[in-house]
Amino acid sequence: MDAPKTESYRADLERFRQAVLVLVAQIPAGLVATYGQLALLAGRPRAARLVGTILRGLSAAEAGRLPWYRVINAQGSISTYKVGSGELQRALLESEGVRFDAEGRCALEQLRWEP
DNA sequence: TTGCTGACTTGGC
DNA sequence: AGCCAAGCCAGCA
Repeated sequence: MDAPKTESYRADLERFRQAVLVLVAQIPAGLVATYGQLALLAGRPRAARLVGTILRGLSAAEAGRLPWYRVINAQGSISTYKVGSGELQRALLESEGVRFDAEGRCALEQLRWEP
């Protein structure tokens, strides 16, 4: 077949990115969502990693106006320690009332945002 | 182009 | 609980 990186391919990817950002913007303070959940809501059930990639690439302006820190992994813990913002993310969530146990996990069952 | 990496998830030991 | 392997889909060297 033809090369994969076509115009429609990139346009599709951009739409997905925008959809994810819109969803993140809708997460209420004090609640959280998982990467896989956002991927599903944005129309790509298997694109959890892509959601992480998108959030990692947020511009400073976007990071400043979006509650990116309300997005965590399916285990209820923070996945950003590898990139250095883990402490910040946890502090921001705790300031909204999200509590973490000794293993660094929160009560995902109770705190999960459901649109 | 190929191959490896990753802000993921799930399932098996 | 913790670790490992697979599946996954883009980005990047």
